[in-house]
Amino acid sequence: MDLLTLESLPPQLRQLISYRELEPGEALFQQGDEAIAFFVVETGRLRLVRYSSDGKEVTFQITRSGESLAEIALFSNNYPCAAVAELSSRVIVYPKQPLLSALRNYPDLAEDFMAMLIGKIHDLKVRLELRHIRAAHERVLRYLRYIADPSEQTVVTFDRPLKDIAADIGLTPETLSRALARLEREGKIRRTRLQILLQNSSAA
Amino acid sequence: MDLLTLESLPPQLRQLISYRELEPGEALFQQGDEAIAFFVVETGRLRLVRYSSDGKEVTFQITRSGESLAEIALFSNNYPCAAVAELSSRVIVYPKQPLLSALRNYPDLAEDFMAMLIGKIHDLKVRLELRHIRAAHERVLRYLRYIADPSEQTVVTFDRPLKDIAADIGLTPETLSRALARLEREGKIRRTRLQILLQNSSAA
DNA sequence: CGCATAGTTGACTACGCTCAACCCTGGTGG
DNA sequence: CCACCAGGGTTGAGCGTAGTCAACTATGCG
Repeated sequence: MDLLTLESLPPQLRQLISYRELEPGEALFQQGDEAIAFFVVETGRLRLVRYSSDGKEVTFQITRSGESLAEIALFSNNYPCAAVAELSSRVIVYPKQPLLSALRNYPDLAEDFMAMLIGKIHDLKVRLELRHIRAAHERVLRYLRYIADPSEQTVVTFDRPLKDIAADIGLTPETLSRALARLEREGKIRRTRLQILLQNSSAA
Repeated sequence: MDLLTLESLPPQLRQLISYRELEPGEALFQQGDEAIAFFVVETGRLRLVRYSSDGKEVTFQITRSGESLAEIALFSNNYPCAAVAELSSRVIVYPKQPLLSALRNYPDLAEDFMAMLIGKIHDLKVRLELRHIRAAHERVLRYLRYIADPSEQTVVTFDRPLKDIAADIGLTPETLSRALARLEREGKIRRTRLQILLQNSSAA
């Protein structure tokens, strides 16, 4: 959903981008490193972690394929967190200065970029809104409706383990499992192997 | 932090912006309204609420003076939520189409705008990260350190009721109160009337 | 001098987390 | 072809902690 569409990428910039392959556990950059590029994950998954003053590490964000990371690098001198590959990953590297000037010179690119940023803001807001719902089963139901909504479908198909979904919405796998079971008991959803069918969900 | 600096606003656009005064409780726009403008709160405070299919209302975001709202309007046809003034407020209205063309034509403006969006993303990420901390007192401590950090200060002064702070970080006022009391008992903070002093917080 | 609102404290409840056991599936190798 | 194994998923029992409801205090304002 927050893909940087490369269609509008001007040829000059296209020559400047490069790729980087990462092994699991390998770092793309460290907290405090000079910010020299902006990235988009092509395949794999990266974890952004922040080391706080007391040395504890906090996961800032998980970035999956198609998503961007370190946008802040464009207007900041250093990375505020470290990025580490969780799986073998391949990321597209957009060098900071060339990207900035491309954004200045190619309004189409800038517009796509802004649209992407705004989509990301919306997505973050939705995820934050989700966290306000205490009851696990209601949170899950709203989440399901949210991801079903754009597609106008009432069927949700997961492409990753439920435990990942659980982490995404701030629940443990056990609680998610119980919530889904409860929703099914209450007739709100129906489950087949990998899919979830929303019932009577007069979607907004 | 996510102010749209108006310095770079070209004269043509400057003529097109207007202002709107809102009484407490008055709506700036309703959910589903055609998206015709993007806004910045000059004074006051607005609440963005979303009405879900089951009629329950969910606060999407609180927008305070200096902050922008409804960026999504620029690339979307309708507002996904309603905006209601909590206090007497004055908002700057940037009509959508003129702003879009200004962003295309004035790279400085576009750059400022992008920087603002990226700052907003960062802020949202931080707030989401906060929610992952279960223990109330630890969440509060991290929150305090976060808002103290930029100013290099170890003193935090609140300009709004604690109950608002509590809602912001996803706690009830009672729990926040207890968390602050506990932090004080443990010597992590010191409280005066309106200020909180962080102790030994070797700030990052 | 009340009144409204914010903040604090207490008692109780509820629900999500933790730990643990168990089931089920898919893959591997004998 | 079956035995085994690993991982995800489910289910159960118990605990901890944030929410809820309520009472009380403090503050600011008419």
